Amino acid sequence: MPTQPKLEDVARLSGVSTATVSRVFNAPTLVREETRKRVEAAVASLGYTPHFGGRALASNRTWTVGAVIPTMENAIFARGLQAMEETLAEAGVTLLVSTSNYDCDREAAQIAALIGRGVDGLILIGESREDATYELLERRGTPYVLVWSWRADSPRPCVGFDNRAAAAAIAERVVELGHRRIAMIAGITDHNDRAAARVDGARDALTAHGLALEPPYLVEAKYSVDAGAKAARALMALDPRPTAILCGNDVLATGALMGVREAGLSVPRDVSVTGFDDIELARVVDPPLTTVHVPHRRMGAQAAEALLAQCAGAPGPVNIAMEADIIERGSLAPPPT
Amino acid sequence: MPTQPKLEDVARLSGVSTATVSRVFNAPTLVREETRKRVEAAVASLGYTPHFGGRALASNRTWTVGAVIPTMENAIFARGLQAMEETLAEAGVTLLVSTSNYDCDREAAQIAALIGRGVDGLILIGESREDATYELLERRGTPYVLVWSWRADSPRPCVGFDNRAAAAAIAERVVELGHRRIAMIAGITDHNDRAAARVDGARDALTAHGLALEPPYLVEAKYSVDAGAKAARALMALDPRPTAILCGNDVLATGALMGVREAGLSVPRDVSVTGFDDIELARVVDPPLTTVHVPHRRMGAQAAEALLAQCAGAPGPVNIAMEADIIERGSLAPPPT
DNA sequence: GCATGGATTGTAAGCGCTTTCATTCGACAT
DNA sequence: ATGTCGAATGAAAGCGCTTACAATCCATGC
Repeated sequence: MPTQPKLEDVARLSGVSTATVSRVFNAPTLVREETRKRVEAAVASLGYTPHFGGRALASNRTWTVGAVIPTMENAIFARGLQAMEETLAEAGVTLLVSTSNYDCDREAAQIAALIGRGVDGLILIGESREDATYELLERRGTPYVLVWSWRADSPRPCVGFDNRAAAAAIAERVVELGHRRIAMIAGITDHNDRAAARVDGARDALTAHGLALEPPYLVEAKYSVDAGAKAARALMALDPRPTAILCGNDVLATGALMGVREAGLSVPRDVSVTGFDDIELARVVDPPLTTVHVPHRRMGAQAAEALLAQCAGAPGPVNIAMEADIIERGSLAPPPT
Repeated sequence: MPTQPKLEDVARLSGVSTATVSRVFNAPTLVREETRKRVEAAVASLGYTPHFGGRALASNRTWTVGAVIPTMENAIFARGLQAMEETLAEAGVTLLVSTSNYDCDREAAQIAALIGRGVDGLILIGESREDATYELLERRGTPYVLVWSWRADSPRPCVGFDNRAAAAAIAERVVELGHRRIAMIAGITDHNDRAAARVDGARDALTAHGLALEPPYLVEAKYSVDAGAKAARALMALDPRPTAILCGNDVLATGALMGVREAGLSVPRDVSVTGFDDIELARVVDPPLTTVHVPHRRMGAQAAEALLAQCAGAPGPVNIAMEADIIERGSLAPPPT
């Protein structure tokens, strides 16, 4: 097995020093064109690729950023991650992916592991996590960006949207159509600021109209179609029955659609259902979901760009808000008369 | 900013040499228990973590494996990737993710980049790619595993299932129900052995019954609901109209469902539709899809394990077949009489 | 003709960790 | 006591690359 060529081999073949070869890679403008050409030819003929470890050791950079997301099986994260990966790849940076499965301790462990691997920066989902974790980040001076959550006054770098306001907006729309008995199937809010903000937002809107949002009309369900269906069946058994169900995300809303149907009722004639996220599923189910469109891809790309800027030492805080608009489709209509 | 402690600091604090500290991490059995305890205490009190680059340089291992998939936005890859990540994480290995967007050249570039980063192993999707790429892999001695594709006589390590046989099985089932005019909306087969094998399998089954599968009854469509719908509309305009549409995957099948409906026809009364993959979507659309269940998670986990074994120097070829069974749901029925 | 200064290039000192080889330490047999 | 041998440890040589600093080259200006 022919051993890999090293920088030194390239240097010898092209008749320059290792320093020059290194510069061809890292600061080409410092090298005279003719010399550069010669080095590049040697690189090509040897099939040389820089050794990652040596590079990382000497430069103390890894050209790697880490992302810790709850799970890739959730389409919104998959999509965002995809956009991040593309953006980072353009800058020659690769993505190290870890998943926490919505478990705080596991997230903390993953973050520590990624830092240990010397990632140049970190992308994290949402802002609710232990202070100790943030301290670790600060102590090591590792740049990071929080995605999906956003608050105007967030003390941390974030790229996201106002979950609370968006949830309030869609709830407002439901009230506007004349609904008065409104239920909500929320995602699990524990340790999940996005899910919690969506509940708060919905409650904001209802309260403003003198309506309440409390159990049993407010239930939490795990992120799955079946959990959504089960929750909807329970809501349909309530007396009085709600005429609209706000859902914390499109997956739950899809389940709600099925649950309502199983209860022998029709959407939107008897009961309206709304989603959140606008994943592909929302367009495809019957009736298609009225939901909140979240620009997952753009958000991921922006977050990656912001992180890259931070790594490059860009000054100033990052606080980028994306908008999230309501998409009206067939699952929302006025209540039955 | 306090600089990170290094091996030497730990050594000094615990009164041993750097070699011993290193051994505590890499070969603890060589160190006397008492010494080990002392070193571990020093590590803890200093909050030491090994420097990744130094380690990679000296040991020539990175504890990292790479995966190049077409896109994370395809649920089947997201799911498989998730399983891989979990399996690798258990072994202390992290996953470097790249996407090719179904582009061969880009895939080759990503593979080269990952190898350059010194990944210990590589997970690749399918088997159709340039010989040069395989040569690169062999030359560098980088272990790899191909996933999603499988052939009994594959000369390369693979973990997958027999796409051709599975496609033949579901087509056979369609014929068995009495269909004679059978169309197929396939995925793009160029550079995609899975999509091509599914077409071949379907044709195998039809041919065995004296039926043909050719344009315009055989069309290819990009991986999207809309493309599936468009293809289905075109199929519905054909004379004679097919009574069944085999689809290369569930996303296309979902589109087909919409396309058929838009043509004013009903599934499965007028036209039957079958999918492939059994992603969540398949259960959720109306009618739910009869499809081929592929164990994406198990497959991903198996692939990761196989790769880990290869990296650890396990001998012998890898050739693991998963089964893929037909799941009967409402979208397939006998043809109209 | 010679000092000046920017543009290029070379020299060599690490970056933090692993690992080979040699050394030291003990326990045990002689 | 002395010699032997395995276990435990230390010394030091890199691993491949970056980069501060020094050296060299060459066009300019006086």
